[in-house]
Amino acid sequence: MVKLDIERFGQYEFEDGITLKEIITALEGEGKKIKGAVGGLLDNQIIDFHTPIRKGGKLKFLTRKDPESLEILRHSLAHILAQALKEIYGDEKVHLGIGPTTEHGFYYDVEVEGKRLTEEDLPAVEEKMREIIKRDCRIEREELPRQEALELFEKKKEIYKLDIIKHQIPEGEPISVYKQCDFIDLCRGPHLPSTGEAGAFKLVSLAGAYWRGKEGNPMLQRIYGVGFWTEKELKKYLNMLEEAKKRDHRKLGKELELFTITEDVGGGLVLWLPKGAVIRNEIENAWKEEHTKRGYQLVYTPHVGKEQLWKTSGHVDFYRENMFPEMYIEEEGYFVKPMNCPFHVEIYKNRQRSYKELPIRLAELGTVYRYERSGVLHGLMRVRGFTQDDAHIICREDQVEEEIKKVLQLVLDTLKSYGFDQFQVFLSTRPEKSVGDDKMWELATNSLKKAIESVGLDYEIDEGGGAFYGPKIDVKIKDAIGRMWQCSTVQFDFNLPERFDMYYIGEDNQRHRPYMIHRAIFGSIERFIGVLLEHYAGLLPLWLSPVQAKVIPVADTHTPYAREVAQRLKDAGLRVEVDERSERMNKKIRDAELQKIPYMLVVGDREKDTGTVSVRTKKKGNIGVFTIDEFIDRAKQLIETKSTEL
RNA sequence: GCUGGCGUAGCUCAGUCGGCAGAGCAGGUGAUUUGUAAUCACCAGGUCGUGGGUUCAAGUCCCACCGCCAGCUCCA
Repeated sequence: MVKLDIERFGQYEFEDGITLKEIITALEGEGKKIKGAVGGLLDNQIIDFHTPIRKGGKLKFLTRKDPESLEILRHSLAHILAQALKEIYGDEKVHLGIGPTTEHGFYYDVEVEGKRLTEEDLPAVEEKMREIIKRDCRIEREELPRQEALELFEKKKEIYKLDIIKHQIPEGEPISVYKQCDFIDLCRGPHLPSTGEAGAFKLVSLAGAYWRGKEGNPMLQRIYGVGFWTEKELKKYLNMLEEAKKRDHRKLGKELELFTITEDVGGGLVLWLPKGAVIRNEIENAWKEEHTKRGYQLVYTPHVGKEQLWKTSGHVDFYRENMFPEMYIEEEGYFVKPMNCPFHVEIYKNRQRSYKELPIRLAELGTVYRYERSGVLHGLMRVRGFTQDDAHIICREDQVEEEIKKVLQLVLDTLKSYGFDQFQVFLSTRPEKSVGDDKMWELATNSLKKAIESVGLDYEIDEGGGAFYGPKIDVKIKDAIGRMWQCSTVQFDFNLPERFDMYYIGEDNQRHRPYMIHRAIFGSIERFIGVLLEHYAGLLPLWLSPVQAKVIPVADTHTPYAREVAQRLKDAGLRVEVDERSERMNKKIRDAELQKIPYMLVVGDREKDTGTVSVRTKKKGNIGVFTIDEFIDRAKQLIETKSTEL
């Protein structure tokens, strides 16, 4: 018998090996209503209607509304894809590899004998898949004895499935196959009750993949698909992809001349062009100002340091594969820094510290270099040289809680000022292997928890997901098209204070080990600007816009007045350009629009005679005539408040 | 790093079966003097990613390398 604690229905006992489907029948027999279930969650594991339940636990029915149910849908879509291929190219010609789910869909690795699939083949496969869905094949699960399974797949010439059975499924473990119409596949599940319940999908791409991902093994073809319950959700996702393409920061960076990454300099190394540098400068200035206000002390540290320093910190032993290789000067080894922490520790240790001067908060926009494998580099998002908005807080035990709260408040205030107001917070706790004693971990983890609760945010706990040297909070932000980006991190470090023997002299005239907190708000300035560009689709808030206003003379004769206007605005601290080209006004407006310049100030005879400007904004079009001072006041006010309005 | 796709003018891209390297935009010059998203004409711009090979002939076919893009993997 298995004991189940069923959500909404209470405690039940069933025969060993009962399936979800039978449970539903039983419950409905008692007059209970279970609407729209497509699967279940047994102790957080997704199960389908077919799988025998052999151990008790907490059971919850999954409907299409539960995100976990997509797993079932997508798994079945992968099977439908496999079935379609078999029906098109012949049962014995198609050799199936594996067909798992992905974040938004699924894929199946296959080999079609005597045929190399191309993108052009995909529509026909999709068509066949739709037909199979329409056929509404009942999906059934069966468990086979090992020998029988081997014979079955031998007969079907499923060489890869045989490989899985022989090498991946231990003797004695049940071997399950799923059947739908004439199609039968080795699979662990979970699956839908029938193919007719499969939702909306699209095959999106084709790539090669070695069997088991190992070079030297035969190469299969991997067909990727995306899948959702409804046509609407699928469309939404595809639209999001379209939209994301349009706002791709790499494209915007090129079009707006913000930054460039060239082969000559090297992959993952960013050159900031003048306009991009303006954005970065504004962000850095605001950052410095805010940190100074909140009691941080700004420091600068070098880009390289001696080998011994990185040995003491542990980087040479634990982080070396991410570091640029060592270099030698006068027979002494040096490393380019992958992190700023050891330098900040040295700054702390510059002299003996008293308990009276804690907390010490050291902040730096420190550029670090890390070796990232070439395949992972991606515009500004993943680079080899980037600037951390780094700070280390060194404090006493009795200050920990207050400090963490302050950090989190600063994180939220800052992110909100850039227009982000939806967050996901993760608290990662102690992993198996770790340093530091229980008391420290408990105090640190609790203060992180309390801080999140004090700012009123929801959070998820990643049990055991902390670094070996301390627990942490990660904050992700949601952008305008719903994507989440990891930015901020607040991390305890019980390791470095020990390794560097950091201490302060307490009231008792004894040495004490301080707590050290490592934190960043943006994480990486480069990446954050990438996120900003995609969030705003290139139309940045006024205070960050490289060119805030373009003065557009209607004809050449108005150029002197346009220059005069520009000078007045420059004197007021605005970033202005005059379009002096001998082009038609319409062309100048178009170009300013394409450059995503927030304000276009059209000046002709009327404006010249009255000392005004005709204001056109990127968002709202022509908003009327302003005197120069009126315009300056408006712009300055919006800049001051970091407004996203124009 | 792995797999697939792609590298042609500053940018976006065309280039058929192997047969004289093209267009639009950007740039330069000149004309035009314009009222809220593209005025016209002319000019210049190329080691077709790099290196080999096949061929009478290679942007095109083959091999190797480099780079970019997508996915995977990785991300104490």
